[in-house]
This record gives sequence, C-alpha cells and structure tokens, in this order.
Amino acid sequence: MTTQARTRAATINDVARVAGVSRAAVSKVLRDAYGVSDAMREKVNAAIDELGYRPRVSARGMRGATFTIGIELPNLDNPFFSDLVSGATSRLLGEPYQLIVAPASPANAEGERAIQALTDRQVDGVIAISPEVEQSWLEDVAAAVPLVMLGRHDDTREYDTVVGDDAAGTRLVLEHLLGLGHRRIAHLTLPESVTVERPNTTHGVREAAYRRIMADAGLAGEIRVVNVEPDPETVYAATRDLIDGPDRPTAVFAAHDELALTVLRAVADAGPAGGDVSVVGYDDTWIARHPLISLTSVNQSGQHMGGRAIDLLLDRVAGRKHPVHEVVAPRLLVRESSRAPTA
Amino acid sequence: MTTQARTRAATINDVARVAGVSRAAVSKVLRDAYGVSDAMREKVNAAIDELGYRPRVSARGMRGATFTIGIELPNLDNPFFSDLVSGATSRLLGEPYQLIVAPASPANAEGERAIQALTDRQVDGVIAISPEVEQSWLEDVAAAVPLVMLGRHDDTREYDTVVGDDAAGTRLVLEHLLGLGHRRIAHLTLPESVTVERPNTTHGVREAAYRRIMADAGLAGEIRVVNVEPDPETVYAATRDLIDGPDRPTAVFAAHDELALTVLRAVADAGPAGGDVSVVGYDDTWIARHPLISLTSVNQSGQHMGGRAIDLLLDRVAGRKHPVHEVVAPRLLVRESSRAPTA
DNA sequence: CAGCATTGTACAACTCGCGGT
DNA sequence: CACCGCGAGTTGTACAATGCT
Repeated sequence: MTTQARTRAATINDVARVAGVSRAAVSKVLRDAYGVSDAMREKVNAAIDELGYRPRVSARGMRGATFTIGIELPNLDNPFFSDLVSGATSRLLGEPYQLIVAPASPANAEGERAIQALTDRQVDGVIAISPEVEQSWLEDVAAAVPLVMLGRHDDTREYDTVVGDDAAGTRLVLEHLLGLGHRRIAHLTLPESVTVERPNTTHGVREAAYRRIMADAGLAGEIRVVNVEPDPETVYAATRDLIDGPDRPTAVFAAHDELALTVLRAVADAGPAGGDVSVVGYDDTWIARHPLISLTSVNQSGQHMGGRAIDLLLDRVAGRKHPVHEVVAPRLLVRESSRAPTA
Repeated sequence: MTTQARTRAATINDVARVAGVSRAAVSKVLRDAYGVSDAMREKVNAAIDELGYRPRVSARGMRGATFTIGIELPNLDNPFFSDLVSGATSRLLGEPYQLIVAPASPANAEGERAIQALTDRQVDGVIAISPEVEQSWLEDVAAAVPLVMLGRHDDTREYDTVVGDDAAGTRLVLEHLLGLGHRRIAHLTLPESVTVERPNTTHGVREAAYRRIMADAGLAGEIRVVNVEPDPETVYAATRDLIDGPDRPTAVFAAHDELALTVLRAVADAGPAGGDVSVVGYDDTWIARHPLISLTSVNQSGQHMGGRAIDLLLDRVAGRKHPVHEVVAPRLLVRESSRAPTA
C-alpha cells in the first residue's frame, strides 16, 4: 500500500499465511461459502486488508465464475445504446457482477468477433445487439454461456430476447402521420442486409410494418423505402436526394433517432426551398427531447430494456433453461418535428 | 460446430491430440512463437478449425498476457467519451488487442472501483478518465499495469497523460466572447470537488483559467462560477436561476457540451423573457455541429486523443518506462449560439 | 557438433469435493 | 455437527531438455 515498488501483488497464499489458515479457508471467506466461523472470517479479512489483496479474476475463471457480464454493442455513438447500458448498470448495483462493454469494430459483421471476445474472456453472461448474426450461431454461443439478445424477434431454443413491439410502434408513427393528413411518407432505414434480409430484427419488422400499414391505408403507390448505410454523410446525401427530387415526401419516418437527426439536419440545411417536411424518429433518446430538436419519436425505454436484459440473464445464470421473450410496449411522443402538411 | 449439446468446449489438449503433437507445440503456433515448421503449423491449424477451438483468455492470463486493454469512463452519456472510444477502437484495428469498456457506476467516486475491476481482470493496459481519484493511488496502479490517464495535467512518475490544452482553450473561448462585447460571462462547471479541489484536472484548469483571464481583462467583479452536479435537472435549475436572477449574464461558458446543451435548453425554455444569452461549450461533439443546435465549442478531437492514448499504452506495453505527457491543441468553432450581446 | 524442431514439465492462482477433527 | 484443510483439477505459457538431421 504505502511501500512503493512492491515485489509482487499478494495472492491467496499470502493471505492464508498471514492469517494463519489454509488457502481453502480464505477462498471460502471470499466466496461467502458455507462453513466459516466468525473468528476465521475476521482473521482472514484482517489479512486481506493488511495485504491489500484482490483475487485474480483469471484464476477464478479457471474453475469458478468470473463475476463479469459482457455487453456487445455495435457502437457507442447511438445514445439509445447508452440508455441500455445505463439501465443495465443500475440494475446491477448491489449484485456482485461487473459489467464490461465490448464495442464492435466500425466494420460491419464485427458483432461476432466482439461476442466471441467476451466468451473467450469467460464472462458469466452475454447481452448483445447483433442484427447481422445468424440465429444458428447464436444458439451455439448460448449453449455455452447465458445469452440475452436485444432487438431480435427470434423464436429461440437457448437464448432470451428483449425487444420493443416494433410493429405496434410503427403503427403509432404512421397513424399519427396519416391522421395529420400526410400521404407521401417515406421510410429511411438501414441497409437491406438488416431489414428485408433479416425480417426478425427491429428494423426488419419496422420496414415490413411500414409497407403493410401504408398498403392497408390504400397508399401502396406511395411506399418509398430508402435503405442506407448509417454513416452521417450517406444519410445526409440520401435525404437531400429525397427532398430535392421529384415527388418530395411530406414526412420522413426514420428508423431511429440518430438517423432522424441527420434527416433534420438535411431538412434544416435545405431551408424553405426544401419545403415543409415532418420527421419522426424512434427510441426517444434524450436529444429528441431537447427543445431545439423537438423530435417526435417512439419511446421504448432503453433503460428499462437494459434492466430487463440483466434480470433475464441473472435468471439464466441461476439456472433457468427455457427461453423467455420479453416485449416492451412503445409510446409515441409527439413533438414539433411532426405537423400537418402545408401543401 | 454442427453437433449440438457438445459435451465440453475443446482445450489445447484436444487440439494437441487431434493434431498428434504436443501441447507446447500448439501453444507455439497460437502465439506465433519461434521454432515451428510449416507442416506443424498446418496440422495444428487444421485441428483448431476442426474442433472450433478458442484459447481461454483466463488461462492465458495466469502466465502471459490477456491481449485485452480496458478503458474506464465515468459514463457513456457524454458523446465526447464515445469519440474517445471510437478513436481508440480504430487505432487498435490490426493489433491483437481487444478493447473493453468499464463504465463507472452513476455514483461518484466509483472510478476507482471500475479501474480496479479492470486490473482484477488482468488487462494488459488501462486507459481511464477519473478526475476524482488521487494521484498517489494511480501511481500504485501504474506500478502494476501500464496506465494512460485522460484529462489530467498531473506531473507523474509512472503513468502517461493525454490532455487538451485547457488553459489555451479557455482563452480562445473568453477572447471570443470578450471580443464580441460580452462582460457578464458566467462559467458553469462541475462541482468544486473536481475543479478547485483538483486543480490538475481539465475542469480545474478551465475554471482557474476563466478566473485569471476575467481578472486580467479587468472583470474580476464579474466572475461568476456555478458549480453543479452534472445531472440534467440540477444543471437546468441552476441555469434558470442564473437567467431569472438579477445581473443576468449575457454569456455562459459551459465546461463541456453536455452541460451546454442543458443550458441551451433552459435558455430556449425561458424564451424571449430570458433575454439574449450566448452559450459556448467544450469538446465540439457531433451534436454541437447540428444546425438546430449550432453550438460554439472548443474542439480537441476526442478521436485523436483516444488514438494517442492507445499509442502511448502500446509503447508502455512494449517496455517504455518514463512518463510521456501529450497535450492536444484546441480550436474554437464559432457557431450561432454565440453572438454580440444585444443590451 | 552445430542448429533446428519438438516435447516434457514446472508453474500461475484460484475452487471445490471429501475426509478429518 | 460445525468447522477446517488436503489435494486434485482447471487451461494455458515458457523454459529447459531432448531428439533429429
């Protein structure tokens, strides 16, 4: 502690020696296991404090648990993901588990690598968002470690899911816009590799629901889906194409808030010449609520979803085997970014 | 792989048996160590593929490295932190290291716990942002594992630092505002526990520079520092107090963009009655550039800082002993949130 | 007898079942 | 019976030692 350049960090053996007990006894105290007297516990704890001892998680992981749960995220830029993490973190207060986040590399399809990095590190459970990964691969992962997936509507054998009711959320958005009198409503979303090719993902369900509801409203001819890579430049350019092109939509339903913000930016930059375009997002992130942004959005409480994911994971760690699929009800928050069309 | 309900995951022993070689040989090809023939490498890799073998990082950690570098962050809500992580992630492409993020719990002074969680997990290096932690404690940590701290101007013995030139950045802000004709310029920042009590932190330096520059400009009487906990409600209330109270400032210099956004919110909510208040932030996060926000801010490139932190850490892993202190030059981005005072 | 490739084996730090007082 | 300790087991690393041209 006070001495510098300590030779080596203390191990369980050092603690045992100082406390005058066996290594196994120290282990029991550490794990709060059955069969330790108060006197023993006190002696051991005193030695632990004296040496500043901390158990190596690596060594623990060889036989027991690592008391670590890992969460894989596509990136940290989307504030919805921060909500998830913050919900998970606060649900974990008081539990002996430490949360670690593994951001997938910017490249696509890096989700697998990040999930594997977590399992390689012997985490006790994994939470992940990976629309691009095959279900069969996830089932294999789940056979080895408790797994909860976010944002997938899969019918699974081995893992749990927490997901918003994306069809209902999309209905809320479209009924709102249709009710305002909009007809030319475009849907801006992620590439087809995570929508039409992955009909069980959030964005797959949202796109399908958009198409269905538009058709049901007799607006099949107005269906317009723009699939783009989610980097700002591409989204911006795609939106400008939409605004500056023929048959400009009067409303854009963006698949999530981060996209919606870029749409708002393009609309703002286009100025009055761009016409009056309503914009709706999804996730109701904190920035949507900002009065200067005031973005109409669908709330599905990322905090709550993150917390529930932890609940399900801890259930699984405790032994549950059958899959649970939790669906979170969406709410529409109407703000200034959506209004009746002027034309 | 294809078979389900595999009994147990493959170990290095299984690989050795299938390949018909010794365990040591397998270890060598895994580590790319000296002294393996091409034939050996091929046999082993074939066995690895066949078994779907992946080395346990826990076991590796017992003797060698974990190929993991950990980054501790106070939270994931501040987009500047996302920039840091994204800079670190892309700098790490091609390196054999995996980045994991440990968010500190919302409670204050949880930074120590999160850093310890990383060292307990035997990471090969740590990057951290922890203004509240004692330097002596960090020196102890750094004696055991390579450490790079962000946002601290410490004169260190064992760890490196990457930090913006906060005095220069503050000067850019104040010269800009003074040049516009502002006199009543308030500074909204974090609690004194991380400013006046920690003069080596970013926010400590910014506050001190604010006081000095104001005084040098003959405005000692106008110095007004508001120290608040950074949760939105508190910041909002403090800003309203400022706006609605006597001697309303004509400009507010917020210590970082996340705070500045809440200030903008309070100003927007106050409406014309709140008067014309210029707002300046710090970090130039992506949201500051949004045309609906258009926040004047100081850029110190989080991406660059995150990348440099990785560079320094890898240097240290490779053996460097003496401390390096890297200072990043700031740039002021003037946008619509700051303008000449009307009164 | 160099100069390789390859293997044997001593660790590393903890957990846990079982046997002993 | 309540407590405690022995010792094997966990998976990989790395160095010394062996075997082979």
